[in-house]
Amino acid sequence: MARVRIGDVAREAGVSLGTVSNALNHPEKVRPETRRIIDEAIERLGYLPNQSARMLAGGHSNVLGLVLPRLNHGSSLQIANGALTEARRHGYNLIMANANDDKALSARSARYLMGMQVDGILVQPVPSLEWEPAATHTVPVVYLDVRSGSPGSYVSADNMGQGALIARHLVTHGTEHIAVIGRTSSQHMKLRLAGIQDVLSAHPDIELEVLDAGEWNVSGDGYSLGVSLMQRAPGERPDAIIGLTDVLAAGAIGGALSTGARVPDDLLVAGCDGNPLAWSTPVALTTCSPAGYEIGRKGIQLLLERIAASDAQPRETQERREEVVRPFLLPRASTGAVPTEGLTTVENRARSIPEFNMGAYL
Amino acid sequence: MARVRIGDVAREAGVSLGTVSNALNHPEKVRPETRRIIDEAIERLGYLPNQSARMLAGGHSNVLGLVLPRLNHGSSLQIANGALTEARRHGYNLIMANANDDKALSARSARYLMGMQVDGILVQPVPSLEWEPAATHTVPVVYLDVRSGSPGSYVSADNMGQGALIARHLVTHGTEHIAVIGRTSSQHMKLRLAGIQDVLSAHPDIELEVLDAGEWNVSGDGYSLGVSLMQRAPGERPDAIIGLTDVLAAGAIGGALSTGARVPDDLLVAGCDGNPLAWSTPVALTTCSPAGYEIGRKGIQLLLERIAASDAQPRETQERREEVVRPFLLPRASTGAVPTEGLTTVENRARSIPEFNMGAYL
DNA sequence: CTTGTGAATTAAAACGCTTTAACCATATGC
DNA sequence: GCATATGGTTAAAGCGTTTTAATTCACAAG
Repeated sequence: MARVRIGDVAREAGVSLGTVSNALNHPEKVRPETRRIIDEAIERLGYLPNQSARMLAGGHSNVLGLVLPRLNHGSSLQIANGALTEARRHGYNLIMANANDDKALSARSARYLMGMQVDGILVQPVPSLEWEPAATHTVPVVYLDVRSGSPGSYVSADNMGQGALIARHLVTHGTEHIAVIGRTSSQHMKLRLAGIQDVLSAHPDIELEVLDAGEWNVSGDGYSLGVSLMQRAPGERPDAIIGLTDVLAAGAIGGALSTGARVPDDLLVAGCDGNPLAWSTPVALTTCSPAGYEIGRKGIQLLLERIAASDAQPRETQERREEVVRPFLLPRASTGAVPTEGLTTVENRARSIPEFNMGAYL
Repeated sequence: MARVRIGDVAREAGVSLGTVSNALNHPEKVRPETRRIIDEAIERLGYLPNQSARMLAGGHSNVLGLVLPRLNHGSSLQIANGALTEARRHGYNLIMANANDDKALSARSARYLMGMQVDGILVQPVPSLEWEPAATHTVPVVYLDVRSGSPGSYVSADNMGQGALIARHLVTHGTEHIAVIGRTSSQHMKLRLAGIQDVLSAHPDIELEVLDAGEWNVSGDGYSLGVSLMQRAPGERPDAIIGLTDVLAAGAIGGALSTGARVPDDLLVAGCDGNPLAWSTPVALTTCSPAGYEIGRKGIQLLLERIAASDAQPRETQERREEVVRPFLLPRASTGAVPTEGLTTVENRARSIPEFNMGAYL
């Protein structure tokens, strides 16, 4: 089946090849009448433009690349969704590459995308301590969800801010003893904890203890910790638990409930970074706005700005930009926020988060 | 910054352009000595091949496309990982497009990828009743995770088999009253249920009831159902719950425990399609092997076969192939399977599922 | 000293499109 | 009416590769 080329369309429509190309790329340059004839010819022949040829000839692709470290890393999913939505809004296609937690593969993917003539690249780096030597980029690159120190422009969540937000929220609820649970070896978590500590340093009367939750951050660990914390002697028992991760917090709620403790009456529980996976807790979980979606959105915006700017001036002279996504609190039942009556819990939760659809799980 | 072209490399290495191309694509055709010189020149100049030009000239790309309906649809994540891994194993790159549950976008993405000269496409269709009119494909296409009736070759899970497997497992444990919970409006779920009913039709003495879990399949719904089922009068109470989804089953465990029921002593609980997200239940959940990863793997294999075959004979004459991924049981504590002693629960679970790493959640 | 052979290299022809500049009507201004 | 715009259209020149056919070269055989 010989593939239909632009020349075939031109012949079918009785115009020249260039006119067809114009109809496709600069519709305003061709008379509506002619355009109609061409459209019909395209339809009749089932013409499919060869993107490779377009990119080669045009020097640009209208495609943006997104390199993720792994599909199931915390925010990657939400980043992907935010980026996709925003890219489409601007008429760009988005193609994704998954580095499978392999640093070399991540770099190779980015290089490959550049070779593919994408107009710009978003990279969520593989978690690691050192940055790879800043490769020479032939297209604008923006890094996502990184701690500061990236070699280029980046968009990042305000992890410290998240911690502080939650801590302040609990403080206003009169807590006297907070237990923080989470894998504190991770950078993100360290920052969240720092935010908490920062706020509590102004409240020396409030007791703060930190429990490491093991390597996996699965809710089973949260569950165990919830149980053991609630089984302590009354005086030793915390009256609030912060999960550095929503999944841990969700587990902790389950664990606490199983000991007969009541949430939020006996125990306040809050999470971080509003993971839609954790919505389905017995008691709706107070948390912070999930940053992923917004990081993806802002990443695309920043990238597009840089692409536009590159056309004007050489990329080298552009300043490095840093964007931080500000968190906001999502107070829910687990810290005694008043549930909206007349709504199911799911509906209730849905109202709190714009990108609710992120959470529907099969 | 003018981009380095293959001609620049040739000049730097003191050979002709064609030789550089050969060194890149048919290394065996160029003397090792020359190859070394060329490699050095490439290194020195930081040459990055223009993939668009390669695809255009070569007519193929060494890239496979994957179109997903949505990143967070049940098995999509695992499909993506399975496909990626298998594609890399065969030296292919994989680029993904996300259709965001939009049928038109899904079709457009597939067309776009074809225009991009990918060598083949894997499509997990947007859930919907009718198939889009079979578009003319310029490259081999394989559909994934579909109910039968697809217009082309496909790889699918054996949802009925999963249901049957779980049902048989419970039957051998002497259950007398099974409650099935899940959103039975979904095709996948219908099939799983059918498998269960099929097995139980041979056991008229076992009571079977089906409870619809609402639209969202979140574990909160499982929790509520778990509570209400266990709060029934002793005679009315089921002694086993099957969640058509692992997440529901996980919720049900929590709900049941909260009423004081013991799992698995008073109640057996099992899920379906081993969702790693549900690993973190208080009691390890019995379930079936997750099909997603395997579907992705087999999909790539089938696709590669078809690509190889297309080179030999025209695609039209090829037969339509159907592959089904067979499920196997993952018996764990929630149905009284003996836990492996000396291992943490996480380790224990890890051993049961090859693609364990799928489940590590930040 | 031819001639033949095979390996290594090169020159040149696609690949399918975008874009530039030239072209041609037809409408506009004086 | 003649020059001047103006909107549409076209011919032709790339874009950076791969690939095919031609060329060169070294060496062995006759």
